[in-house]
Amino acid sequence: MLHDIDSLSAAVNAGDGVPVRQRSPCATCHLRNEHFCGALFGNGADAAPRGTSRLIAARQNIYRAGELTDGVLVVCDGWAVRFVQLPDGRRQILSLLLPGDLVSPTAILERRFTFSIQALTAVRVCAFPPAQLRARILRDPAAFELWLDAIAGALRDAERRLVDLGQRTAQQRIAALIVHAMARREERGELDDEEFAFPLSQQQIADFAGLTPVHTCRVVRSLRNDGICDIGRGVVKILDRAALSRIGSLR
Amino acid sequence: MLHDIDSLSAAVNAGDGVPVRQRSPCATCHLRNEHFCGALFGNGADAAPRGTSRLIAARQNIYRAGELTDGVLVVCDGWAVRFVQLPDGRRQILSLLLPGDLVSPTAILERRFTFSIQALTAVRVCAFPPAQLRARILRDPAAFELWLDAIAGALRDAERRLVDLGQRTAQQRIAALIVHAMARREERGELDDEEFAFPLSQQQIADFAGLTPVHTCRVVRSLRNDGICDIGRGVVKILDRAALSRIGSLR
DNA sequence: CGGTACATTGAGAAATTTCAAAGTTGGTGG
DNA sequence: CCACCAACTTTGAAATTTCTCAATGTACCG
Repeated sequence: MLHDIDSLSAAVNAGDGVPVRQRSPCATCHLRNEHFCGALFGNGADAAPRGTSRLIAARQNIYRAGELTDGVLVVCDGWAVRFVQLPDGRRQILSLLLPGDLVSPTAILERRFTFSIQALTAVRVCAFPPAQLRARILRDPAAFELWLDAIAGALRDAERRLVDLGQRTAQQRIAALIVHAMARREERGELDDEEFAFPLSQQQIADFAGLTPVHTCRVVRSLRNDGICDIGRGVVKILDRAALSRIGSLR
Repeated sequence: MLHDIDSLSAAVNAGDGVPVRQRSPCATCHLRNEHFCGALFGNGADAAPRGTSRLIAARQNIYRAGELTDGVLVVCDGWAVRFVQLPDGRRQILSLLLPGDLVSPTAILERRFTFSIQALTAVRVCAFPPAQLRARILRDPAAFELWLDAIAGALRDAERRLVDLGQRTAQQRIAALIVHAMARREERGELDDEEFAFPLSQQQIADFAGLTPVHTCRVVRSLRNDGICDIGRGVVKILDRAALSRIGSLR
């Protein structure tokens, strides 16, 4: 995955910061048989919705709160975050978006959101026309089921996070973030290594966990000093998997 | 609404703590023309799902995490909370449930949840068979739309709460709870009084806002001393509406 | 009348934030 | 290859918020 991101970076840089648009590259997409891209959008079905893909450089906004979306977005490659920006400039990250993630399952209902989306690495996203998707969901019970699952999953996830923020300490919340990234990584069958890419800055970890970057720094250091995990330089090394999941796993 | 709850209490007490079951009282339900109960379940449609209603006394559990639900639940009368219980006994309240609220729009998918539900006052809930609802949603695009709206609303709400817990102070979160209760009250067209029923104990306010009951007590007192609002004895008096909504309103 | 749950208070400890400054890192252009 | 810049990380010290523990006060119910 790391080299995927690297080659994406090159592509984006060649485009010189301007989003590069491309007509439905789904035919060759490595995700086409997984997640939504396989089950919902494609695989030779007669009227499979067709998407338009965009490349976004790291740190660029993929979507700004309040604007009109260009469709139902799926992250094809790279990492992004979905966040709310408060009037005083602070941010709360609502969720991490990894390859294969549907950005918002409510996008077939609304085309404006109160959250924004920012690329952490170079990112490729694919946009599908809401109307087509909606039609497909109404026509095809399997697609309907899949969509319900997606929404239910998003809701479960948001409520898990809510408990996390309401009841758990800074250390537990940061550990939970690492555990979550680890779990996502495993479920996509990537090499279960002791070290993997984790492109969040401390500021971003802070925004995720509802903390100050300074305090985040201290907690990250304590996790390192206690031999639990070493977060930094775009990667995380798992030092004590048992201790980490004891601290971080929700419930 | 207060006297509604009082008469409900009497009914529940007559039943002596044992949940009282009743076959589909929707025909005479005062909610039948509003919310889900009107648009989704009823109003003379040929195959409108039929519910079974239950009465629950204050402080009793309506549903316990992990058990099988007896259907898709709607709160008909009274106040309840949906909460997660942690292994160490602490609780996080996920949402307030008021009359007309669908308990969980994902209930047509799953029959077990990780949250529990407790009655704050005497409560009447109505349970509808998931399969019938699901069929209706697939058959009737208006019902489908309505259901999507419900889920999207739940998701928006959860994410608003997430930002609240992640970014705001104890005072702001408690004020937000009052503002929310006030808004719900207004949207159901109840008398826009300076004082209204608010049957949460300080412990429950604490569980909602992710705080300690002791700290909650101090914040509640400060809100009273600062002439903003007076929470207690099952009611809240709004003392300075402008200040309250300045402190409490999200974003 | 007693009991149970709920609310309040005080004092001290712990967690987290704030402010401010200094150290690191990686990328860019000369 | 070096210098520089910008973003990110680390550190210290003090303030603030929130929690913990423990005791006391209060209201309602049977």
